[in-house]
Amino acid sequence: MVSKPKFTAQQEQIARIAKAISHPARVYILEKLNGLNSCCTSGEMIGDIPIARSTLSQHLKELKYAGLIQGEIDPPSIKYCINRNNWEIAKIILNSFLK
Amino acid sequence: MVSKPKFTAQQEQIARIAKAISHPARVYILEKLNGLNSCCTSGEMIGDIPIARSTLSQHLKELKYAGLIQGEIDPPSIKYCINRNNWEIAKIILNSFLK
DNA sequence: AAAATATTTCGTAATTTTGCGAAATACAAA
DNA sequence: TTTGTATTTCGCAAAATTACGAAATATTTT
Repeated sequence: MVSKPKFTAQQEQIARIAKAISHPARVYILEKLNGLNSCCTSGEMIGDIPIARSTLSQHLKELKYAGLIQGEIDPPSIKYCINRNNWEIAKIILNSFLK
Repeated sequence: MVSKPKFTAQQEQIARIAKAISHPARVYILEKLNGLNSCCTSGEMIGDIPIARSTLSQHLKELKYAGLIQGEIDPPSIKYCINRNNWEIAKIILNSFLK
C-alpha cells in the first residue's frame, strides 16, 4: 500500500446529508417544511418539540448551512422554507445509496 | 401548553438510522457489504479507508449495535454481513421520510 | 507450549454536538 | 421614543463522537 486511501467524495457527501438528518429536531423541521406550502416560523415550530428556542435556532442554522432549508425575513419573524432544489439533490444522493 | 411535547417515535427512528449512516467510514462499510455476496472481514476493509484498525472496529460495532450489520465468527477472522432484514426496514423508514 | 494471525477492547485525548438561559438584534406599533 | 414581539447569538457546560496505539482475546499453526 503505497499511498493512504481516502474516502470518496460520494461517501463524504452521503455522510454529510445523513448527518443533517441525524437529530429528531431536524427530522421534525424537515417534515414540517416539506408539506405543500408549509413554510413557517420558528415560533410556529417551538410548540411541537421539547427543546428551547435557542436550541431550535441552532438546528435551523445547521440545516441552513447544509443548504436544505432557507430563511426569508418577514418582519418581525423569519419564515423558513425547504430549499427545494437542494433537497431534491440530497434525496437523489441518499436514494442512490439506499438503492 | 400543559404538557411538554415529545419527538415522535418515527422522528427518533429516522434520526437514529440517519446517524448510523452519518460517517464516511460507515457509508463505506454499508456500501461494501451491500453488494451481492459481499460479506467480508475487517482486514479486507482496512486497506480501503484512512483510519486505524481499532477505529474501524468501533464503527463496525456501532453498525452492529444499530442492527444494520452482523458479524459471524469464522476463525481466526470475523466475517461481517449486512443484516438484510433490518437494512430493508431501515430503507423503508428512510424512504418514507424522503418520500 | 509458543508463535502467528485477526480482531477487539481499553485508556486516553481532541473535537464536535447538544442544550440552556441571558443578552443582543431587528423591526413594528403605540 | 419606548414597548413589545420574534428570533438569534453568546457564553458556557455536559455529553457524545472520533481517533489512536497498546494491550488483550481467541484461534490456528508450528
